[in-house]
Amino acid sequence: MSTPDGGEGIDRVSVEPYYLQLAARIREQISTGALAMGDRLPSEGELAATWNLSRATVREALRLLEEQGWVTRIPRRGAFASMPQQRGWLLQGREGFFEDEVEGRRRQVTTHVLRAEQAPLPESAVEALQLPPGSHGYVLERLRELDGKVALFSINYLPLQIGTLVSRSDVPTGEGSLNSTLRKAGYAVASASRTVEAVAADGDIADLLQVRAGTPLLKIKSTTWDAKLVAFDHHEVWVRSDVVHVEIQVGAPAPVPASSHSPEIGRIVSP
Amino acid sequence: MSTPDGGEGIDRVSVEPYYLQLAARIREQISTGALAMGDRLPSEGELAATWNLSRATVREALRLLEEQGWVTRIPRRGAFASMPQQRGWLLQGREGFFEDEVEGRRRQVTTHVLRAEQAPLPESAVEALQLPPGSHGYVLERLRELDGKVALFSINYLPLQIGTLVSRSDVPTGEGSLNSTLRKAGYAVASASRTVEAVAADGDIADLLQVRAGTPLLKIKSTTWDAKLVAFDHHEVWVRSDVVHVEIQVGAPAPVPASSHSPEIGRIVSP
DNA sequence: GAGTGGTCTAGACCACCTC
DNA sequence: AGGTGGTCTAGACCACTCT
Repeated sequence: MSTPDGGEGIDRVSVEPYYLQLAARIREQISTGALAMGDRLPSEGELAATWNLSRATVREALRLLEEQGWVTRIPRRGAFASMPQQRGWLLQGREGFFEDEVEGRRRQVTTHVLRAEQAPLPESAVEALQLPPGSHGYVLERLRELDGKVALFSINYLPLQIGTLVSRSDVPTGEGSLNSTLRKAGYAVASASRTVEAVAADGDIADLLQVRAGTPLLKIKSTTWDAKLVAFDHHEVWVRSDVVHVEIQVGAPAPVPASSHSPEIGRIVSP
Repeated sequence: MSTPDGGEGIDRVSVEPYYLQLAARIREQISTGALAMGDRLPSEGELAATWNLSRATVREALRLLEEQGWVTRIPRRGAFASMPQQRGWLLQGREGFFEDEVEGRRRQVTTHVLRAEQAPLPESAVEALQLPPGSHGYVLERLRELDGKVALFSINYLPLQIGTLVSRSDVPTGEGSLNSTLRKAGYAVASASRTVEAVAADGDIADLLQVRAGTPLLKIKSTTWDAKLVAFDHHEVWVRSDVVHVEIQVGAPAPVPASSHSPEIGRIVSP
């Protein structure tokens, strides 16, 4: 049958839900430019007719695309193609951000591992990881530099069995990425919750980050869950926001007018 | 008819959509403790039967509650009452501070409008909004309280034409939500970019926020684009993170199964 | 095996926006 | 005035989870 992209229609025997198939088609049209940025998509009714789906299914697809930032929906006006997804994307970042930092831009991340051992977990970590009180776990303390400047100090608390995995990797040497190590072991970030506070650097942290005590720092606490909703990482990070720019994206990656100023915008911070 | 909360059923003549009514009922049951944290809600089918609604409508309500953090939905297992009180301002949400805190949770946001007028824009705003140098715009300065505690100070810079719209709304009185006013006017948030820093409160801001000079504050800068990638808002916010919990969610809303003794869900871990 | 949510259909009515 | 999305109904089938 004839379809807007000249391809086949919805694959009726595939296990892939129709709404996902439709979303993929639309995504494709946006990323290839067939639908230019800002273009209005066909109405829900038209889409339903074109692809031979019910409107509810079309709406499910649009809802997904909106959530992923491919499309903006305005009540009673329609859905509009948004920014084509760029390479960096997912600033909500399921990926390790320092990996991104290193691979994407030419920036150098140096890691000093200050501690990497099995130990009793603090109460906050036990609670976040939903372990029995008094549980032991694996504790990883790292000081990290960005382009030679001290950038942040982090403490990860991991469940024992995961810690064991990590201890046998190249993470403790400071060379490996915790995030990618975990991912390879099957612990993909399904969801995470992070809180951000502004705190004054206390003595120890101030020393580590080479700032005067009392200097404002960003403190980020994060808990990460896998697809089964099992928490597998809890960490706290103290960030010098004068060194690392922390950014949050809503919707599709924002347009960056290639204008002159502030060259570096680091993304965010992660394990 | 008899309902779980002993009240009336869905008001069939109200303009309020059924799914919003249902969501309000469930929210109420959670906040009053009728549904304790971690309790499983009735199944979609049961809810539909109980309230005499179709399942699609029930799902719409559950979707909303999940989005607002009142409920965690787990595929094929059900919806569970969550603990929204502990959640904070979702920095990557499309909702504004006011909507986010007020709708849903029972929190009181008070707004003092300190300034609302047409004025020349600072260079940073002109650049962010991509206006000609020296442009005028609409400047909105607000001090906001959360449950009676001074929470944040914000300055919005809006293009003139949008400012005119806003000036005629109830935003300058401190009663309206800027975010929803803009949305109703067709300026939906397609994408936004926000940076977060930790800064020391300087004299003026410290006074406004009732903290000592030098106190660490979160400073958030944000630019918002519509579907056509035209920037329509630029603002800066100084936040007392001891008053407002600032949170970032990655992926689906995070789970919050109750206490540690919960019937361990799939604590199985992949190899 | 029973229960649950995921997915899907084929309608419908209405308020609101655009033309 | 006509088009659009918001809302709603009353079904259906299926894969997965729980017990």
